[in-house]
Amino acid sequence: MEEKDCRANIISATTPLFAERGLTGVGVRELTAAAGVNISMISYYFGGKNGLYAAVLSEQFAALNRVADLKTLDADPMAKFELYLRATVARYRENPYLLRIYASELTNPTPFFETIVKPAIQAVVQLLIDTFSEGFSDGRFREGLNPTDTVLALVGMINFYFLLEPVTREMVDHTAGRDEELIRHVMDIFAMGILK
Amino acid sequence: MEEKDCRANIISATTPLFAERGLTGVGVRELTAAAGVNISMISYYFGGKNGLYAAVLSEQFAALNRVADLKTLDADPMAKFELYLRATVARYRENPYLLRIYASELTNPTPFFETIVKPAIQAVVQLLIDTFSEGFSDGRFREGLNPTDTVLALVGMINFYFLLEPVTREMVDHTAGRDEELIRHVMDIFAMGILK
DNA sequence: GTCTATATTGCGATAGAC
DNA sequence: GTCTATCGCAATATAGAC
Repeated sequence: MEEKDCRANIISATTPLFAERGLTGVGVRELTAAAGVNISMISYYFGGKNGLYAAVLSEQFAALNRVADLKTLDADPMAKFELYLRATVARYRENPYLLRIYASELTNPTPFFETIVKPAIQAVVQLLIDTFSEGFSDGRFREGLNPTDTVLALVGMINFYFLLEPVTREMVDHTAGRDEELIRHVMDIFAMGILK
Repeated sequence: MEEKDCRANIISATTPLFAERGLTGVGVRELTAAAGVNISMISYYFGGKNGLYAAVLSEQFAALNRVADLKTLDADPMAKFELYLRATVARYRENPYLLRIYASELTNPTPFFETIVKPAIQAVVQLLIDTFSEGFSDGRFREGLNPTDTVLALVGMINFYFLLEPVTREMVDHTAGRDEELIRHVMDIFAMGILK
C-alpha cells in the first residue's frame, strides 16, 4: 500500500475503535489489526499511538469547523439557528463517531483537548452567541434572556439528544427518517421560548 | 483501618480518578496510592479493579435514583419539571464526579453500562415522560408536542450545560452562585416553549 | 486485615532484516 | 515501506508471610 492510502486507511479504520473505547481503552495491536497493517506502521506514520489519536481527532474536528460557514451567511438569526441544527444533525449522520469522541474528550480529556477540541467547540458557541446578539439588538427576542445560557440551551437540546441514544434507543426512533421532525420540534420549543 | 472505613475510603478516594480518566485510564497502583492503602486491598475488598469501578458506579447512580421521589409528589407538571432541574443541579454540586462518569459511560460504555447506568437513566426519562403526559392530557401543553422529544430537550438543556463546562468556563460563570439564574432561565425557555 | 514479593500477561515502541 | 522479533516496562492479580 502506498503511503497516502496507508495513512488514511489507518485513520479511518481506527476511528471507530477510539470512538467506542477511548484513547486508553484500545491498544496498538488491535488498532493495526483493524486497519490490516503491521504493528510498526503506527510509529512509522504517526510517531506512536498518541500521534495517531491526534490525527483522528484533527480529522473529526475539521468537520466541526465547517459550521463557521454560518458567519458569512446572509440570513436572519432564527434561520441561522435552524441551519446550525441542520448542520449538526447532518454531521452526526455523515460521521457517527464525532459525537462520541467529542463527548469523550469533554469527560476524559487527553492532552489534545486544549489544542484541538476546546478551540473548535468555543468557535461554534461564540458564533451562536454572536447570532443571538444580532437578533437581540434588533429587538426580536424577549428581554431578560442571557445570550450564553440561551445558546447553550439550544446546543444542549440537540447534542444531548444524540448522546442519550444508547439509553433511549428503545423509547424513541433514532433513525435518520425522523431527523426532520426532531429539528422542527427543537426549533419549535426554542422559537416559542425566546421570541417576543 | 477497619473494614467498613477502608472500603468506603477506597471508593471515595478513587472516584475522582475514575471520573477524570475513565476505567481504562487509571491503574490499580495509582488508585491505591490515592486511597493511601496497599495495592492488594482492591482485590481483597472488590475482587479487582473492575469490581471497584462497579462499586463506584453504584454509589454514583444511587444519587440519581433519588429523582424517583418526584413520582410520589403532589404537584402540577411544571412544578415537577422545575423540581427535576433543581434536583439535577443540586446533585451535580454535591457530587462533582457524577456527570463525568455518567457521560463517560454513555460514550465509552463499560460492561456495567447495561446493568447500572442504562436502567437508572431510563427511569428518570420515563418519569419525566409520565409527568409530561399528565400535563398534556390536562390540556396544559401545546398540541403537536412529542412527549419524548420534549422531555429530552429539557434533560439536554440542563445536562449539556454542565458537560460543556470545560469549554465554556471562560465564557460563563459556572459557580453555584449563578445556579438559581440558570434554573430560572432554562425553565423560562422551556415553559414558554411548551405551554399553551 | 494488611503487608511484600512475585507471577503472568499485556502494553507501546523500535532495531534491524528484507 | 513493511516485516519479524524483541526490549523494557507497567499492568492486574495473588500467594504467602505476619
